[in-house]
Amino acid sequence: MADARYDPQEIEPRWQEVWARERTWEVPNDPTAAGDSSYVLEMLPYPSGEPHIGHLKVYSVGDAIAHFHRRTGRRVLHPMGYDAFGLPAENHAIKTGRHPRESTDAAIVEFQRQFRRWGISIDWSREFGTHEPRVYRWTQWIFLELFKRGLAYQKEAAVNWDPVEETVLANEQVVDGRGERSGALVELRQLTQWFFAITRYADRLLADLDTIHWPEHVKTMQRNWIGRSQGAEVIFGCQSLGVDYPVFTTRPDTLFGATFFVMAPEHPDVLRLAAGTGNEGAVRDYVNRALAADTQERGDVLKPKTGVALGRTVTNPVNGEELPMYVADYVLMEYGTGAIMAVPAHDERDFAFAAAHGLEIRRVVEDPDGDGELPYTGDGPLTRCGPEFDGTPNREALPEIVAWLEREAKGRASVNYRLRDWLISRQRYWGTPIPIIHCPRCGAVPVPEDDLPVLLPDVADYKPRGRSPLAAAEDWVHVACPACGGPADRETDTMDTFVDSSWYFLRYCDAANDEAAWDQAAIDQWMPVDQYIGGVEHAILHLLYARFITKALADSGLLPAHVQEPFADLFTQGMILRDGEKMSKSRGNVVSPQTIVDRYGADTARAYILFIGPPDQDADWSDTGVEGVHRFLGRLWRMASELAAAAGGPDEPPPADHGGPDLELLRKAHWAIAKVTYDLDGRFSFNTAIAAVMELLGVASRLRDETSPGARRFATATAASLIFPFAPHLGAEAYHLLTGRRVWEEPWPVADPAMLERDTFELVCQINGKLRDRVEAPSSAGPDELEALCRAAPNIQARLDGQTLVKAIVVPGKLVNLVVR
RNA sequence: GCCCGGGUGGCGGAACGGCAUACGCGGCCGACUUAAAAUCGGCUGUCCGCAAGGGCAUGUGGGUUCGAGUCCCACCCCGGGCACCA
Repeated sequence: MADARYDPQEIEPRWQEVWARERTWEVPNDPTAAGDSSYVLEMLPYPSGEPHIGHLKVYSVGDAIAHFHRRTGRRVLHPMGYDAFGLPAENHAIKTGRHPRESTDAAIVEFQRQFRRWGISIDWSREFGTHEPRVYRWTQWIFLELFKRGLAYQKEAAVNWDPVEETVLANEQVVDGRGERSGALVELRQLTQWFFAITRYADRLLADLDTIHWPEHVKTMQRNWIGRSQGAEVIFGCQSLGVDYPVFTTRPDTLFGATFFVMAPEHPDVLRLAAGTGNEGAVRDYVNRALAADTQERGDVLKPKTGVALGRTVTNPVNGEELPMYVADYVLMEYGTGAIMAVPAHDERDFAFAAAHGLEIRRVVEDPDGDGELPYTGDGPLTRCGPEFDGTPNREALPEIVAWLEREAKGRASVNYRLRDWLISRQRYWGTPIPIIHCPRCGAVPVPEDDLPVLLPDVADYKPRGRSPLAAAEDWVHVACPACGGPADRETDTMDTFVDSSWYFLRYCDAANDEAAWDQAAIDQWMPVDQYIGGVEHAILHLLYARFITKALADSGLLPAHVQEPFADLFTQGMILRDGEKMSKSRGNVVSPQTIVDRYGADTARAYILFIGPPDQDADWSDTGVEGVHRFLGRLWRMASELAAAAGGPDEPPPADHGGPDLELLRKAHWAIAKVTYDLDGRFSFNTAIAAVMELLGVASRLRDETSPGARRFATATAASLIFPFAPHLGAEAYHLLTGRRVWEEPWPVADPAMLERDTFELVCQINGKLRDRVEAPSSAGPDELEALCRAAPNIQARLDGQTLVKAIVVPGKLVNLVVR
């Protein structure tokens, strides 16, 4: 055995085979089962090519948690599936002509193979891909449920068109005016599209953030995205045309400071207002230029404030003043009413516009301790607002002004959101067909539930040409209207793939159900997800949509009432970098999990990725760092196999003589148990947990020749048991070698408090807060005794000569600090 | 501009207001070996000193405290998010 080597390529398949044969990680739905249940879920992978290092990280984190939950007595649901619809497979199909189903299914096979090879403890009985008809049937069913309640609706609107992907995109998928995937500048197009009415849930999506345990920065991003603003809608009448224009403002307290009025170039009334005023030509030119500019250029905050006068006025309802009207591109049609009252003294944008166009700037809020500089956006007493309000602090006056507007029917309290309804139609092939039939007589008619799924037809040409490729499948498109039986056409758009991933976690609870999307009892047993794990890049898109769909389904009575949120706890992992940069093929710095697993085994790959640093932070991959973890696992294996081969069977009792090195080693083992348990219990501190097991093994190795085999056996088996969540094959192997038992069937070890206490400790002796000496002190010693021990310490004594002791700070069990002068 | 993170050895990182630098990497020295690999052991913040020992170090500057990487104030740098949202 002396030359035996740690051979993960032999060990790992052996245990994987046991887990597969015995279906170890399958967990049936059993409402009568004793004990707590736990639903541990990592964000489902998009199957393309093969898994990358980020997948290895997310499943290493999730699996460690799943194992820890199991061994601390919980029944754990830990399933796997694939977000199988989407653009990359389809773009690949356009290039090669190969059906997206083929490349997707091939990728899924590769993902399955690698996940098994990594030894992730997955309940494979619940596996599915969102592209399977048995699954997307229910995606369509959910669409129809939303349609019934008016939450799925069609409307014509200015939408984001990605000219490269040739499809519309949701607001959330446009970043800095560019398509999230393609990077192409998006264009605004006026189109009729399907939307989900997520804005109706804006308030609850905001409020319920307080009920979930998510990282604060993710909650903040969602709050910002929803962008709730409280204020008032105020009506400004244009008397010359006899039209009222409401505006939204968060500062009705500044109404008396309004000196002009601005409309967005897209506002439908702009040309009508300018007509016949002499400004018509200038307005027309301005509007045309504004509409032609791309969204990025238009959105530049630093761009000078441009605009032209409309040649008309509106009346300020609070004081009857006539305010000149302008059109300017800093006002957005899509927020509020597309028109604003401008208060240049107290708004930076209005100030910039007024300065550029020579307009009046009228201060109405005083700056209590300022230098009188404008614009001033802070609070203070009102001025120039008439006797009723002058001198009143603006925040107090605000509700009074709103109340006055309501009494006069010139306005009302109002709330606005940044959030827009979720545009879910895509003019693309590889997605869930929208189950609607358009009938010239009956309008948009839902496909009857019994006719679901609406199967995705095969087409010859996947390329979108400004319309969905499905439109070419004419046999499929032309159907009889379910309502009147007359000739009708199917909806040819497919759904955004984020719809699929907004409910997949519900399906895992009852994945084999062919009668319904799920049985409520199954949902009741598992939901909400106790621990969700994934990348922070989904902080808005997926995580907001999933919350919305969950709430919408709960409101329809399709989920138990207590399921208001999908993910009770969220952990966002950082990225794995190489040389400080993202891994990418173009940079040529990609580390493939396959290569690492081939060379070192899955346990090394998994343990290293958790050891590299705090998992919520980005971490730089290091080739030599992997070697270090591999060496450590090899040491653990070697110690276990040497002890197993040596005299003394697995049932040898723990050493009776708890003294000397044996005691030291046993104490270290219990310390490690306490440390790893603390680190895993909701803290995700995997790096320090693994370091603790390394320390335990280091002590066992250092005391190799002085300790009894029983003590070493206990220490090594403990190390195996503690490392199991991070390196399951080796943990199982080493534990089995030493005890003949299966570590995953063992309860998580519990530290013996008596073993964590010591008779003596090292007393830190300080003078004026500086460490000067250390002495051994009895744990039972009182403050006086500790102070005396400290003063007697050699390095302390020498320094006390000629000094006056002012006072002594004694922290029992830790230190004594002598304050001297 | 606003809102979050984060700045600690040569590197990744550790540290309930109480021994800064755990653990790992790298480096140096040694053991084993004919040799190498593998493995094992020791040293490794920095400066002064033969040594004992001491000075200085957690982005910068202040403060609170017996004691600050940790708390407070101001600032600098890096990363991320939001950004003409009225």
